[in-house]
Amino acid sequence: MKGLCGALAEADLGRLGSVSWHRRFRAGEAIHVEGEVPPSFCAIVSGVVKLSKSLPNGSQQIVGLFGAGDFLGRPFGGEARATAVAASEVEVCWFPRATIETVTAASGAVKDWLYEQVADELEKAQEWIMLLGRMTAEQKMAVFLLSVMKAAADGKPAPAPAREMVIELPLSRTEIADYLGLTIETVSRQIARLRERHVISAGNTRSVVVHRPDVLTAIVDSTRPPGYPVLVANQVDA
Amino acid sequence: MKGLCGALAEADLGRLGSVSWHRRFRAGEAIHVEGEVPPSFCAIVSGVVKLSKSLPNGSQQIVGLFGAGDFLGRPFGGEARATAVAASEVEVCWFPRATIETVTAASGAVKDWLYEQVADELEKAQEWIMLLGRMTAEQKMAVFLLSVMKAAADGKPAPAPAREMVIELPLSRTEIADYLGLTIETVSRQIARLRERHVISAGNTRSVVVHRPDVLTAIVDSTRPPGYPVLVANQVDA
DNA sequence: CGCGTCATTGAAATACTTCAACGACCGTGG
DNA sequence: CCACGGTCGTTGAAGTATTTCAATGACGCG
Repeated sequence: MKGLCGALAEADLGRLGSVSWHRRFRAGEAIHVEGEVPPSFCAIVSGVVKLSKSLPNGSQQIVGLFGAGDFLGRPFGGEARATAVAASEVEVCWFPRATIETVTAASGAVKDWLYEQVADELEKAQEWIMLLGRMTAEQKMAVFLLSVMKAAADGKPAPAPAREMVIELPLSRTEIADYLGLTIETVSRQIARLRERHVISAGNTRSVVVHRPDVLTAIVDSTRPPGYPVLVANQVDA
Repeated sequence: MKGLCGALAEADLGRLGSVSWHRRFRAGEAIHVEGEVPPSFCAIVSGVVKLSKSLPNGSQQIVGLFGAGDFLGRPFGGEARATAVAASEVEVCWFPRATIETVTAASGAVKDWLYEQVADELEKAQEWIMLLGRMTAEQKMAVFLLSVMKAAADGKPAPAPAREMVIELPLSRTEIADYLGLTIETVSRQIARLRERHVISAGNTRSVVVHRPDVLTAIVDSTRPPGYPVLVANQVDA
C-alpha cells in the first residue's frame, strides 16, 4: 500500500513530492490509452480504475481492477497494452514519467518495490485466468462479490468475512460482465438467482446486502453441481 | 532470452556458473509445486513447461507455458502459487534459491532484468485473460496454433508466418484443453473442423501441417460469425 | 495378445448468449 | 410539474456453443 514511500530515501521523497500533483478523473475518462506511451505513473488515492483490452470485433475484457493504494503504469514500459479508465470518480497522485524513471534507476529499493508490485499483479492475473477458464457464471459472480467484500473490509477490525455485510458495487452491470467474461444479461440473472435464494438482497442497483457469505464461498469451491440440495436445505425456512 | 548473462557482472557470472547445474525432468514430473517454496530458480534449456493451477473440484487450468530461454520461479517470492510441470522431456539450468537472491540483491542490473521478465509475463497473462474471457473455442484454437507456429519460427530467417508450416504440438489434447479453458472433446472437434476446412492437416496426433495461416489469423480477429462464406470461398478448390 | 492411455466421434443435455420487450431511473426542456 | 428521451437493468423466449455422457478406435507396452 504505502510501500513506495517506505522504499524512498528522504531526498527522493522530497523530489517526488515536489513534482507530483493531484488530479481527478470523472467516471468514464481515460487515464492511459492502449497503444500510447503513458505520460505518467500514478497512485490511486480514491476511486476505482478498470484496465481493459478490446478485441477487433468490439467486445471488451477488463483485465484488471485497481483501487486506492494501487499504482497505475509501468516505468520503462513503452506503450501501454491496455486502456485504463476511471470506473468511478477517481483521484490520483500523478508523477511525470521522466521523474519516476530517474528515481527508479537510481534506487535499488524502489526497484525492489516495483518488482513486488508487478509480481503481485501477475499473481492476480493468474488467478483470474483460472477463474475465466474454469468457473461457471455462478461461481464467477460469487468470486466477484466476495472480492468486493474483501476489498471493502480491507483494514477493518474483523478480518474474516463477516456474517452479513452491505457492499457497494464499484462497477456497472456492463463492467461486471466485461470483468467476468459474461454478458450483461447473464450477470443480471445470476444476481437475481442469488436474491431468490436469499443469499443476497439488493437495495439500489449498486448496493447489495450479502446475507450468506458462507454460501458464496461454498459456491466458489463447489464441484460442478453446485451443492444445491445441501445449501438449499440449510437456508430455506421450514 | 540470454538477457540474464548480459545483466551479470563477470564476477557474478562465474559465481553463478559454479553453483548451477543441469537437471532433466521427464514429462509429467513436477519442477515446482503449488504451496511450496520453490528451492530454485531455473532457466529452461530445452523442452516445454506448463504452469498450472487447480480448483478444489479437480479441474485444472494452465496459466502459463514456458519454453527454451524462459525462466522459472521468482526470487523472494515465497510460496509458489502454481505448479510447474514438465510437459515434455525438459532440461533446465538450475540455481539454488539462496545464490540467486544474493546476486539479485546486490545487482541493480539483475533487478532490472528480473523486472522486465515479470512485466513480460504479466503482459502475456493479460492477453490470455482476454482470450479466455472473450473468444470462442474456434478462436482459441486458432490462437493456440498460431502461437505454436510463432514459437517454432522464433529466430528463423522468415519472421512472418510462412505460407505453409509443419509444427509439433508441445501439449497433449488434455493439456491444450486445460490451456484454452475447454474440454478435450471440444479441442478435438475444433481440430477436426479445421481439417475439414483444409486449413490444417494432421499426420501424427502431435504434429500438424498448417496450410492456411492466413485463415487462422482471420478466424482470430473475426467478429462473431467467423466469416465462413468468404473464407470458404477462397480455399475450396474449383 | 490384451490392457491402459489418449484421441475421436455421436447424441443428448445445458449453460450461456442473443434477440427482443419492458420497467426503472434521471436529467432536460416544455 | 409533467412529459420526453436516454441510459441502464431486468426478464422472457429462442438459439447455439460447449459440455457431458457414452461408445469406439488408435497406439504403445508388457
